[in-house]
Amino acid sequence: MIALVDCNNFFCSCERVFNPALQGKPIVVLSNNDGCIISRSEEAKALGIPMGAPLHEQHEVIRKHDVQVFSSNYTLYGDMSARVMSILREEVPAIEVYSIDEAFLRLPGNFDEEMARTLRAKILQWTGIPVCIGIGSTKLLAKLANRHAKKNKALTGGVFDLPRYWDPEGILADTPTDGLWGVGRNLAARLAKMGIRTALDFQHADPAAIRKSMGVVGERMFRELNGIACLELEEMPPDRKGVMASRSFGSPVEGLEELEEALANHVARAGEKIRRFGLLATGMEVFLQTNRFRKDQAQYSPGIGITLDRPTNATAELMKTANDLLHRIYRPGYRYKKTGVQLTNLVSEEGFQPSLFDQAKPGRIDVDKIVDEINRRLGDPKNPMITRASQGTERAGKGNKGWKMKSERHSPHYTTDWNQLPEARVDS
DNA sequence: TCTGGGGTCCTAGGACCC
DNA sequence: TCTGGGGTCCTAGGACCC
Repeated sequence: MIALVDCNNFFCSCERVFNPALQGKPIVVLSNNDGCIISRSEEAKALGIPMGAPLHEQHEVIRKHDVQVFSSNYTLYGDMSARVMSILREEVPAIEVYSIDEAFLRLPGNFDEEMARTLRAKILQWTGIPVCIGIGSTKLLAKLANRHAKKNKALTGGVFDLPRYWDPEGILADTPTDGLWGVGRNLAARLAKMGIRTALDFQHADPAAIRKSMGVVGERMFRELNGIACLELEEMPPDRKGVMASRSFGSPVEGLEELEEALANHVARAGEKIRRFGLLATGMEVFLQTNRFRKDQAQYSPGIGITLDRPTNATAELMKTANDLLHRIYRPGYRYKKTGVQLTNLVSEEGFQPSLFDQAKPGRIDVDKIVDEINRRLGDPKNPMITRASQGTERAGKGNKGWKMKSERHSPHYTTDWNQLPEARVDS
């Protein structure tokens, strides 16, 4: 069994922990730049303030009902999140931190609804954050159970155990397809065309038809919905693939210099981030965007991506490249609303040993150096275990631009990463 | 006039290889 | 007018999530 623990109105709840006077009052938290409402307390939801609403559209309601408005404070939220997660970690054998306010738990066999309620109370008592817990046999069903727990909080008390409920099909029938994890507006529309409107319809649909119209994603959901687990619990967060930094301008920008300045800022932030993770970027993308909401104005949203000359996380180097890219896509005469940079194809800094492939002639690696290293590792230089090796030729396939780590995988016997030299192979 | 900022995965199609 | 059959890799774009 899997449980999904989800913090209620997380950002608002965090603000309340540090200001209890806000209890029972309508509050909202804003996106970066204070543009949109991204978290609402129950009271704010009751006032009809929609998720993601532009702040300027809600001024009326906010004034009228004295809604308290907060800029977001991610440092605070990150800290509160860590507290919640550490409690969860001590309660169950395995947890996957899915987002800042959600975690999947692998439940021990004896875990029942009562224990879930106890856990919920504990989190509330220790952190001040209310959560909902949904239990299901797969991640998708746990999500669905959680949704039900949250939607019917008065009835469920914030905990819902789908498999042990007397009428699970009734719950599925009450869940529209776009309430399913992974089904958004577009897929819901596609499903509706096939006559599939609820989770129950989906569960009983023809898998071949699902596969045809929604690909493997749809088929996975179909199986998960039928209790066949396709989505593993990911205890270790996978390596980050890219890091982006972007911002909207308060008012549109036309000049190159202002864009350069903004971009330099973004590059600095992105660079900082990858250094913190111990990563190097091997690629970069820079983009510009005009105001997409202004249909009356000329639109131009260019982007350009390149492979870097060498992996780096040095700000100066990144900035030079970013600036170069900016100049390539910049056109005067537009009112730019947003710009950003993405550092792509990140590789680990630690153990990143470019020397062999980079120093050696293209298509060739330095076997002597490998032999030396092996003998050094084996510990007796006077009596080397290995004196020679047959020359290995790296297949210099297309796309091998010197630094692309991928192509090295073709030749595992001659890996350049000492830590990955297989010991058994050394002996032979 | 204002209307976020991050991410991931999948697919189709083109370039290129043998 | 006909003009193969396999692959791989990369990119753009779409869809989704929080």
